[in-house]
Formats: sequence, structure tokens, C-alpha cells
Amino acid sequence: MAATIKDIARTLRISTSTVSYALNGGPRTVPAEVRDRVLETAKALGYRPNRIARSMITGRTNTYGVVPTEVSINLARSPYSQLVLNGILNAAEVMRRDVLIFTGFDQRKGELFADTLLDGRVDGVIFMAPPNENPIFAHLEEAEFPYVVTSTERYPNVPAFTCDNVGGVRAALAHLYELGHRRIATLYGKPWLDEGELRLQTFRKFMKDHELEVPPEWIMDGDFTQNTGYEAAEKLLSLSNLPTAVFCANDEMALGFLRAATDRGVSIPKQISLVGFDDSPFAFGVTPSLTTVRQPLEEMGAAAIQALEALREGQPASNRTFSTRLMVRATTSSPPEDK
Amino acid sequence: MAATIKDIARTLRISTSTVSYALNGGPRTVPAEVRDRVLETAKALGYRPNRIARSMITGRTNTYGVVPTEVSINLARSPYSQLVLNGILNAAEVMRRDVLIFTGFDQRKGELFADTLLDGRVDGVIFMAPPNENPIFAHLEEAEFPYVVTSTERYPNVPAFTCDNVGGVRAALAHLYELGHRRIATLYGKPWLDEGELRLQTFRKFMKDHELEVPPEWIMDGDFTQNTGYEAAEKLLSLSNLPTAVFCANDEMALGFLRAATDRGVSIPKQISLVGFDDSPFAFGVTPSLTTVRQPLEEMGAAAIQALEALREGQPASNRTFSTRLMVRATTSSPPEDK
DNA sequence: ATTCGATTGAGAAACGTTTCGCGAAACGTT
DNA sequence: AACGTTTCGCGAAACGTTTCTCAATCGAAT
Repeated sequence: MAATIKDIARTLRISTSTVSYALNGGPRTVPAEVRDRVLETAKALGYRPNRIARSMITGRTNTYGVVPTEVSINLARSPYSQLVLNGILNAAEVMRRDVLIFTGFDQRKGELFADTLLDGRVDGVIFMAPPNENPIFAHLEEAEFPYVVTSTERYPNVPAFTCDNVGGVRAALAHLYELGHRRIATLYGKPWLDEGELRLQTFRKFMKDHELEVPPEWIMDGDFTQNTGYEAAEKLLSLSNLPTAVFCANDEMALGFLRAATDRGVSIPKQISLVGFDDSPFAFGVTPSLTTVRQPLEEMGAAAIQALEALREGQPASNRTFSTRLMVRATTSSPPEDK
Repeated sequence: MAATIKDIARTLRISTSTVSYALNGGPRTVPAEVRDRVLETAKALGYRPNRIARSMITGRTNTYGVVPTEVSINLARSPYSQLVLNGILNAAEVMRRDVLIFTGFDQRKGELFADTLLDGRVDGVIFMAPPNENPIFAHLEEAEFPYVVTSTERYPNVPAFTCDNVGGVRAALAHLYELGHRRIATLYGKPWLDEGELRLQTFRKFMKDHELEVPPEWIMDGDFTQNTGYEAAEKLLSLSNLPTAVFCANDEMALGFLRAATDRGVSIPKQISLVGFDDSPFAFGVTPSLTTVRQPLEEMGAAAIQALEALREGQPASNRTFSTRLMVRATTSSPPEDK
């Protein structure tokens, strides 16, 4: 049905190689007159190059893969993934690349998923916030397949695009400390993502450095969703021994916390100050607007795909840690006077 | 480097066809003993099937394309796209398909973009909220390439996945009317997306049927982003002649409106009631939480990709209009007594 | 024993490109 | 006129599969 390069060749009674050269301005030159005739017939026949066939030869597809992982799987509920993906897509657009989203990372594990990634459809792959341990990486390594990750530093030899977690958490806690808070709780992300753990460690270190006590029930875990933020808040707010501030490892959990507090008539920030992490798009729009640590997620996504491009050109791609910025808004203030 | 089917054949001194049959449980049977040996050697050699080569023959890729368009291009700022895409991805996951996101729809117009879509990488394509007129569709039509659209009914022969716009708008307006509102303004989406226009038409019809006057300055247009909602609100709120309610064609614009009102000290809903459209994830979380018309965007995305699958099996895929549901929340109340 | 059908295997064509090797023609230089 | 150098064009190999055709082997039924 669809016209091929052979059809053009046959119509013009010339060889397919000549057609190919003409069409591509290929490695060989073709007299202008012939080239024009080829272009003309191509148009007349409605010829469209078949990228699959080309890929067979060149081994290139001009397409990069993205693997959403457990953390980021539910795109709609994860501003993190939305922003990173958006950064990837916008950068891909200017690079004139397309983006293949692989599904089923969690279903088809290890070897099987490696088969999918390595089946020739993409030139490289980005893992968005991959979990700490997964057999897949060993397979990619072995096949010398280009890949990068965001938001984890767990894989030493892999180009990683992360934010300055330590600096970000410190800035948030220093802000609370300066406001006068001494009783600070935290809601961290479960440690299957090492950023969650890293933020918790930094929290612990900060508290220790400032000689502040943290009762164990003030250290709560969640899975980065609003729901777990809500649940954690309910548990925390029923304690007799309340903190005056809470630091959440991401904005979604902070938002859940905020909702729970509002539902229970606990005033934020009058009774409890709240800090999030990410600076999701809604952090500003929420009432009261959320104090949070901004990480440049779109830039990180863009850097990730640009790194793949560099890798593909044979250049070494290096890690990059983006700096964070504390966005002070309306959910933080001095702690209540009494007590 | 990578092992191929030929390597297996050579190692075992059998033909490639036998290997292929063994590997696929192919169209022909292979004695169990041979099959086991093939599978074993495949594993030993680290063989991975090359899907590109397979696609060349079968003409299938098990991948569907998604084209974000002008309206939805900025994934991160468009809850609409996020939800539809999420629906697509989740459905794709259970169908064991992957999703290729095409970039550059607006840069490379018409013919050129058709080349990209038809280059063999995908079995069909979903246009998320495509604009009213675009030459691309004629090309796809001509190539008999499977495609579907969401949120437009402009293309009569194309399977479309939309919501019941007329019913949704009517429900929203009827709600306001019952609360006692008679002075209602609207912020509609620019008519390059026909849903914007459709919602405006329905608004006009409703107002006419109920013999309500609408001064022209109460009919404002936006481009479905928060910013235009904010700007429209600023303009509207500086009028001497204020409505008591505003219907926005999507939640983003409603949110922008809400922010502008808050900034100006105009109380929602006491002074002005506000209704949105979509029921984005944040509509519930915002303060005051937004009254809005819910459309099942994730279901629509899932239906779209399932329709492609049906199309591919040769079954005719039909249009589908999803019903909407009015979510009454805190931005609507009776109009102020005075005046 | 002979025939028939089913099973098994080999070989090769096909998918649509890109690009290499080779020869012929054209050109300019001595 | 002989030579080297470009330019031009053709044919064919290659990429890694799937699947067709054909032939050979094997059982079982006549």
C-alpha cells in the first residue's frame, strides 16, 4: 500500500541507492537534476520513510524511554512525576526526540523488563525515582545500554540528577529553628527511595546538632501520597505530647497533613507550623499557601534527557546535584506562646 | 555484540526457523527436546529478541502513540492532560502496551508530522484535545491509520471520547439558578477547542431559555490556564456592574479567578459564587473547595486506548460520551441579599 | 510392502532501509 | 594520447526477525 523507496526507484528506473542518497542528501552526492526528480516522485507517490527499517540499519531510533517507578507510577497523583516528565518532554521537543513511556515496571521484573527496554525501540532510558534495589540495572550495565536516573544516588556509576537534599532539609529546619521552634516532628518517605531516608538522616543530624529531643512517635513514615499524610496527621494530632512544627518529605504528604489539621480544627500555622518539600504547582495555590523547599524538577528532567543525548555521542555524562531554595509562605510562623 | 537468533542456530547447528518457532511457540510445533535446548542456549548467550526486526515483518509494535496538543502541551500545568494520560498509561499497563509520546505537534505541522506518526513506531495514535482544524487528520485518514481523539466531536468519522458537555454545563447553571442567581457571567475557553465553544453555546442557550440578560462584558475568554482566569477576574471585578456568579469552562481558570478574588478581598462564595469544570485533583483540596462539574478523564483516556486496540483487531470503534456529575462544594451559595 | 498424512527440519524470501564495493563515464592535467 | 581523479550509478549485502515452500523422515493404516 504505502510507497517505498523501491517504488520510487522503479518508477524512475534508477537504483534504490540513488534514491536513498537523494532523499537523505546521503553520504554520497547526487546530481541536482536527479535529486529533484526523486523528490518529486516521492511526493507524488506519497512516500513516507519507514523509521523502523532505518533503525534496523542505523541502530538509532531518536526516541528515549522513560520508566515511571513505584513512587511515580500514578502520574496524576504525583506532582513529582508530572514535573520531571514535563521537563523531559519539553527538552525532548527542542532536541526533536520523542519519548516512550514504558509501563509495567513493577509487574515484569528484572530480566523480563530488561528485554523490553533493550528491544531496540529506544536509544536510552530515564528512570524516574527508581527504588533502591532492582536487578534491572545489572542487566542494563551488562548490555552497556545508556541510562540515567533521577532522585537517587544509590547507583554510583550512573549519571544521577538529584537535588541537594541535605541543604534543602537543613534550610527548612533552620527556618523553623529561627522562628523559635524546638519541638519538631517529621514525616519522611519510606526508605525504598533513598531520598526519603536521606532526608530523615539529615533531620536526625540537625536535631542532634541542636540538642533537640525527638520522641519516636514524632518520626512518622509515609509513601509520599496525600493519604499517608492525612493518616499520619490523625495519629500525631491525637498524641498528648504535640510538636509545634512538622517537616514533611514532600508536598503531597504536607497537603494531606494540612487537610487533616483543618478537619480537626487545628490551626496551621498558629498551632503547628508545616513545611513541605518539592514546591509542587499547587503549593502556592493552597490556603494557607505552603512553605516548602523548592527543587527544580523540570530542570532535572531536562538535564536527564540531555545527559542521554551526551552519552549517545560518546561523551561521558556526569552526575549533577541541583540546589534547592526555601520558599517561605504562610504555613510557618512562631510557635504558640504557652507551654 | 548482542546475541541473535542466528547465533543460537549456529551454536546448535540448526536452522533459524526452528529457533524462531521454538522461541515463540511459533506457528509450528517443535519437539520438546529441541525447544528446551534452544531456550537453554538462548539464556546462555544472553539472547534478547529485537522488537524492531520483528516489527519489520509483522508490522506491529505493541506501542500506541499519544499526541499532546496546544491545549494540553504543558503537562504539568494541565490537570486535564495529566488525568487523561494517567488513564491511558494505566490501561496500557494492563494491556501490556507501551506509550510513545510524540513531541513537536505544533512545530512540525501537517504533512511533516504525519511522517513522524506514520514512521512505523506505533500501531495507532491518540490525540488529546486536538484543535479544531489541522491538516494532519486528512493524512492519517488517507493512510488508513488508526487514531482516536479526546474532547472534541469535530471529526465525524473518528472515534471520539468526550463528556456530556451540554448536560454538564446545564447542571452547573441549574444549580446556580436554584440557589437564586440571576446575574451569571462566564469564562469560556477560546474556540480553537470546540468544547470551549460548546460550553459557551450551552451557557447562552440556558440564559436565553431562562430569560436572563448577559451583558457582553460578562462573557470572557481564556485559554484554559490559571493565568487567564486571574486576568479575566481582574477585569471583571473592576466593573461597576457585577454578576453574582461565574461559570468557568475549566478548573484551572476557576482557580485563577479564585486567587484574583482573594487578592482583591472579594469573598467567594459570599459575594460571588464560582463553578469550574473537570474536577481536577486540586479542586477538592483548594480553600474554599471548588464546586465543579466532574468529567471522568481517566476513564476517557482508558477508553481511548482500548478503542485503538479494538480498531487494530478490525472491530469498529464507536464514539463514546461520558456523563458528567456536578460536585457541589464550597464556592457556591445563595447570592448576596442586597441589590 | 505400499501409501497417506503428520511431523520435523532446512533454506530462503521478505520487510524497507542504508551503505559498501565496483565499474564506467566524465573531466582536467601533463 | 595517456593518465589520475572525480563524479555517477548500479547491484548487492546487511540489519534480525517471521514465515513460506519444499523435502525428508516417521508412524500407522491399508
